[in-house]
Amino acid sequence: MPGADDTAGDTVSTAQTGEQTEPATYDVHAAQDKWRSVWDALDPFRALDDGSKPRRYALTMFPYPSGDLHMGHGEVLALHDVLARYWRLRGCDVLNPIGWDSFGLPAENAAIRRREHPAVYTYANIEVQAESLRRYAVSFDWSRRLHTSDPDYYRWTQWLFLRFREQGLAYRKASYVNWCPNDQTVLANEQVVAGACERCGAVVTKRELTQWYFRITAYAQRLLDDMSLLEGHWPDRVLTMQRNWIGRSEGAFADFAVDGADGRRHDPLRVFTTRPDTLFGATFMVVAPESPLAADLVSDDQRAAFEAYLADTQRATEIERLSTERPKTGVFLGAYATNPATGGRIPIWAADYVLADYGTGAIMAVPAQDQRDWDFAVAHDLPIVRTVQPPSDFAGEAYLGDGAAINSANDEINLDGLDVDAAKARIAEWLETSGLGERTVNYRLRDWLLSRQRYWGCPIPIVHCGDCGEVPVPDYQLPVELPHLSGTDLVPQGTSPLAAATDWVQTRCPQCGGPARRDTDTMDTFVDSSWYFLRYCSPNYADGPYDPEVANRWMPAANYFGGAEHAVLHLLYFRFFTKVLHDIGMLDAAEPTESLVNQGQVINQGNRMSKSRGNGVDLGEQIDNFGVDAVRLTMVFSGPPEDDVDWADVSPGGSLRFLHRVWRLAHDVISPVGVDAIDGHEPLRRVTHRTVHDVEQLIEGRRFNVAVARLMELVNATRKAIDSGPGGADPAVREAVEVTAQLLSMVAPHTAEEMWETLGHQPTVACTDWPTVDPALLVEQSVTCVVQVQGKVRARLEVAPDVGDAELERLALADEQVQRVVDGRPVRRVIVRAPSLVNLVV
RNA sequence: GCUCCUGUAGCCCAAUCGGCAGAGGCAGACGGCUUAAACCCGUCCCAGUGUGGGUUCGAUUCCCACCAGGAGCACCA
Repeated sequence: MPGADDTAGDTVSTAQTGEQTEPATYDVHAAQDKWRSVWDALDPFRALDDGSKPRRYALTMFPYPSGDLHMGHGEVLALHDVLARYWRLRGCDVLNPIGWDSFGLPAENAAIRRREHPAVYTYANIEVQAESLRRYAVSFDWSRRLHTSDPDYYRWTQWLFLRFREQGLAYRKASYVNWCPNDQTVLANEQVVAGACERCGAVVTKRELTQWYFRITAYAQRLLDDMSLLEGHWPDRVLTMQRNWIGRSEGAFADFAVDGADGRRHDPLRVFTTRPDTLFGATFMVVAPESPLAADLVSDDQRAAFEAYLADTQRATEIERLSTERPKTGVFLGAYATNPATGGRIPIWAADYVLADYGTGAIMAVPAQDQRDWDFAVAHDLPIVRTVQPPSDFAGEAYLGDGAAINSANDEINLDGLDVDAAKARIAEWLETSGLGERTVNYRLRDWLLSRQRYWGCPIPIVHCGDCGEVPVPDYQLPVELPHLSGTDLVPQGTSPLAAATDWVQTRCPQCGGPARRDTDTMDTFVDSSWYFLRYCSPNYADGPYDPEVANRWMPAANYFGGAEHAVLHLLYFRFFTKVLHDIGMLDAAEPTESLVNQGQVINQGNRMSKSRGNGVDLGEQIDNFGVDAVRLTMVFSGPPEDDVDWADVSPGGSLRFLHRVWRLAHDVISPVGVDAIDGHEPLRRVTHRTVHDVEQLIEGRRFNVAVARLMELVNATRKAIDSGPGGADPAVREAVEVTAQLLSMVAPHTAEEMWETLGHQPTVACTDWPTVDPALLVEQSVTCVVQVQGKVRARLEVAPDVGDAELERLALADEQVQRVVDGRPVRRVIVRAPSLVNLVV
């Protein structure tokens, strides 16, 4: 492990100073054990929810139970706990819950390997992580602990699914879906990254399956609009990613009459376009090969060619299909449409550069104004007609810019000469009045595919009956519990392992009582994590997923800590759930969290930690070596929360030395408890009060690293006061050290408790009140004014903070050094920024 | 290819509104403490802010271009 060798000298000393009268060293590990049991006994972190204090909900993304906690957990938990503890010191009733996202594939795969039930691995890991979390001293309210794989929890996931279904927000449809051949299950669009499975990296293929979806598209506009509530409180990066993902685009539908060459009648072919102004330039049409439109339109003599092309398309991987370098392939369908603007007869092709599930699955191809269509036209020798005049020096192919419309007139409408925006408006109006189309808004966002063909997830509470069809399991029968399957029962077969549990699958139809089959898919685990923050509010509530009255007292969460990798996954889904629950009257909040912080990653030597690089750092080992407080301090102090921490660049050994230094301050205080600081050494008091004031501002701004630096300054000033100032008996020293213990408790809780006790107080420092700042001590008595000549500093003046501009100018001009530099030249201009600066221009 | 973010001391990072470039830490040097070493204490060293322009009395901060690193998007009609 890099870093351990050169810092071995800093490792924690064990208690070996028995014969000494005074403890010379601070035994970090003994302090950890001691305070853990005190906190367990006092239970100071339980949310009261009694209205005695203002409520604050501190939320952090709950862990998935894979092995023990790692360095990444160490970072996010340290940061998150600073806020939770800060709010507690500020007098808030803090809800700081913990739970586990405990359904999911890794446990299932482990169960297959180990020939056991996934619950064994899952709950064993949870215990390991719970123990580590307690050791790490995160100020969680353990009484609210939950696991999404508990029947008591997933009962309500099922209940919510049924409410969504009642609202028309959960439905089943057949479609071409993303299939991960490795995990043997379908995936939502959000879980496919660059054509590969977001979880395992396998190249995703397409399958036609009937699956359950959540109608998140119905909330596309709301998800966009409500970003105004998050602006400035959520990272721009996340909002940008969500905006891109939702992909709103404004345009129009246009209907093209289809000319049934083979004598069949066809409905008009409807297309979505963002450039209705280019309608006159539409020289052919393209439909997605997988779209039912293609199979419907194809003529008998082209059918064989089309089917061969469709088969080719489906062989191609997502990655190949997404490549823009790929030549534009396609096949003529033997059908023609009529361009509604020109009346021209244009051919209809099928080509895989058109997507079946975006827009209508068909486009009007305008090669002159769209490069993709241009490429296709060139490849297949189709006509190109410019309808926007490119600039005279335009050297490209398709012209996408603004310009005057040309070749765009018929008996009813004339766009020629209009710029793009004006032409769009004019033609949209014409389409609408002539019944050929309408203005519309289209989104890139697709519905959320939630079925999964795996075992260790929440069963979908639906029964399929031969007579009644899809029947919801009645609420009183929930939960639909998982059948007990383990080991080889779980080997993926392409269908859910639940299908093989015949006793479980066979059931009675809740409606007609006849024989029926249970739905054998489980839900995407992102469903489980879309509402866990609400269950925390009333974890034992038995009449619903949560008590709305209680949830409304806490929600929205004041802050959410978690990784940016969930920008268009969890963070989109849980906004969606929140909005649906809001709409059905179960929640007042429109957004789940007021603010969001994406912590950086913990890396090592410039790289992500990985087994293959051999640069892994183990959180447990770091804690063994340096102690919990030093590791937490290192995480918090390393830099801004959103920046990566390179473990090779930081110094847990240095953090531990700092903690020793702070700890000794408490032993050097020799004034009695309760002594009035008012008569104490004023310069130190000024530092103390300034520090409290600044730390408050800094924590509010999530600038934890700078807050720690301020605290270090206070510690340095206090040391100096003890050793070479007024000495340890001065009341100001006690004040400074008490404040230090309080502020330190946010980051290094054990050390802070040790100090608090040494200072003669009862535990726990975590529950004390934020120190009151005396504003008089913040006012500077004098400030240094810089006098510049030509922008260069030439003199410094000690002046009163409230000095006037005129007075300051007079003082500056009178300064001997300034006069020497000015050297009799006329002063052309004087800029005065009282009280800190005067600049003379000569 | 397009968009956004970030470049400050050997290293990690600070620097309200444009106003003295350094708060804090790491590493390093020297001194004190020590039988000695470590711990500890003290003192010191170290950059003109990626590069080039512009605006300004004054630029790390604002604007433009470029370089480097990171992130996001990339057949969505």
